[in-house]
Amino acid sequence: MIDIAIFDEHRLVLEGISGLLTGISEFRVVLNCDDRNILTEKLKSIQVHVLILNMHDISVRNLNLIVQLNISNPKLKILVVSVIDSEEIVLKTIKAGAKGFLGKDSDRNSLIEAVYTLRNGHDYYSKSITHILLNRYISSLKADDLSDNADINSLSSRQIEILKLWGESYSNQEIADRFFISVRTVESHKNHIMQKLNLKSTVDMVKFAIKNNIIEI
Amino acid sequence: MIDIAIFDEHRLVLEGISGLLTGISEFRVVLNCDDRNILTEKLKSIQVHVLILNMHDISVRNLNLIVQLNISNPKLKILVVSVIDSEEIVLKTIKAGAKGFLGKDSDRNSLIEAVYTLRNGHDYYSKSITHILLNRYISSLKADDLSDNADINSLSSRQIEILKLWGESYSNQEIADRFFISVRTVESHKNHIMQKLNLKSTVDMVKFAIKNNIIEI
DNA sequence: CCGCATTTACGTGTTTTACGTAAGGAATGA
DNA sequence: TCATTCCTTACGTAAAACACGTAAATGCGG
Repeated sequence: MIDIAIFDEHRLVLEGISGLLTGISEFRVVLNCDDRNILTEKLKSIQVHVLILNMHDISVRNLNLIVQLNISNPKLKILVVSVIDSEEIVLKTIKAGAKGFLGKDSDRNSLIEAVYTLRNGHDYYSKSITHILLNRYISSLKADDLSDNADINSLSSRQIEILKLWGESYSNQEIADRFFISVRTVESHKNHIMQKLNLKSTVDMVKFAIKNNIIEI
Repeated sequence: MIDIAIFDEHRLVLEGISGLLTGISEFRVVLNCDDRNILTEKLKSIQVHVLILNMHDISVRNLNLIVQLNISNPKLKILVVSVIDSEEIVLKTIKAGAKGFLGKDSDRNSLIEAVYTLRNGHDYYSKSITHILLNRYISSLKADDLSDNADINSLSSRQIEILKLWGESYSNQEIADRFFISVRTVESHKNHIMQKLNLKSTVDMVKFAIKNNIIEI
C-alpha cells in the first residue's frame, strides 16, 4: 500500500489529479491539500510515501517548500508535476530535492508509473524531461572538452607541476622543499606562468588551474 | 538516401549488422570494413553520412579513431554500437565526438531509428544509455547542492561582499577603496573568513567561493 | 542589561607578489 | 657551428598580502 498526498493550489485541478489515482488498489490518497502551510503542518503528523506537487510557477516559495519538506520528512518522495517544463524549473526542483518530474507529455499511466518508481526509491522523469536533462548534460560534456585545449599547452611540465602543488594549497616553501629548489625559483616559475597566461592575480591562476583540470575544486 | 559505412573488427558481426540494414530503401551501405587503416583511407574519398562503429573495447585506439575521423570528416556522424555500456565508455565516446550510442538493449528498430536521427543532425542514445547518463547527471546535480548549504550561511553579508570582489581579482586596496574602509579591515575580514571556514590557504578560499557560487570560474 | 557576532582597525613578523635581471643547458634551425 | 629561443634555475628590492593577536564600537536576541 502506497500512501499519497497531493498538493495543488487550484482545488479543481487537485480533485482532478486525485481522481486519476482512484481505482488503483495499492494507492491510498490520504491528503488533498491546497494550502502550503496546512500541508506542512499535516505532514508532521501523517506519514506519507509520495507527495504529488503541482507547480504552477518556479517561485522561491515553491522551491523552498520542497527543500523544507525534504528536511522535515526525509523519507518523503516528492513528485513534481508541471506544465512548465523548462530547463530552469527542472534543474531547480531537482536541486531542491524533488525525486521525480512529470512534464506536459505525461498521462495517467506515467503518473502511476512515477508513483511506483518513487516508492521503490528511484527517480522518475518523463520523456520530455529526460530529453531536456540529457541534452544539457551532453552539451556540457562536449563544452568541457573544447575548453581544454587552449593555453595549457604553452606551459612546461615543470610549470604545471608547480602550479598543481600550489593549487593544492602548498606554500612556496613546501614546493621548494619537495623539488629541492629555492623558494625564489618557485616564485620565478609562478611569475613566468602568470606572464605566459597573461593573468592579473593569483586568484586567476587558481581559476585557470581548475578550468584546465590541473587541480580539483 | 542515406549513405552508411560500417566498421567492425569481426567480419562475421560486420556482415550481421550490414544485413540488418538491407530492405530499407533509403539506406545505402557503401562500405563494410574490418580494418582501421583502410577505413580511414577510404573515408577520405567516399562521402558517407553515418558510420556505424562497433566497439569491442574502450582502447585508446578506438577512441582516437573517433577523434581523428571527426577531424578529417566533420560532416560524418558516428554511431557507436557496443555491448559494453559502462558509464566510462559512453562518456569517453561522447567526448571523443560520437553522436550516438546503442547499448545492448538495442534491436534492429533502434538501429534504424538511430541512423535516421543522426542523419537529421540529432544525437541518439538507447534507453539503457540514457539511464546511465541521466543518473550520472542527476547525481552530479544533487552533489553540487549538498555542498552549497553548509558553511556559506555562516558568513556575514559583508564577508561575502569582500570575498566576492577578492574572488574577482580585486586587490585588498581596491576593495578597501570601494567600501571606504581600511586595507587592514579588508585583511581582517579575510582572516575571519578563513577562520570561520577553517581554510588553510587563499587558494582554498577561491575554491570555496567557486563551490558556493560566490564567484564564477 | 548581558552576551555574542559583526565591523572596524592596528601591531608585528612572515610570506608572497611584482618586476627586473641573469646564468647555464637543451633544442632547433640557418 | 653559431645564433636563437625556451626552460630552469636563482637573486635583489620594494610593495602587497597573510598569520595571529588584540581591541573598540555597534547591534541584536534573550
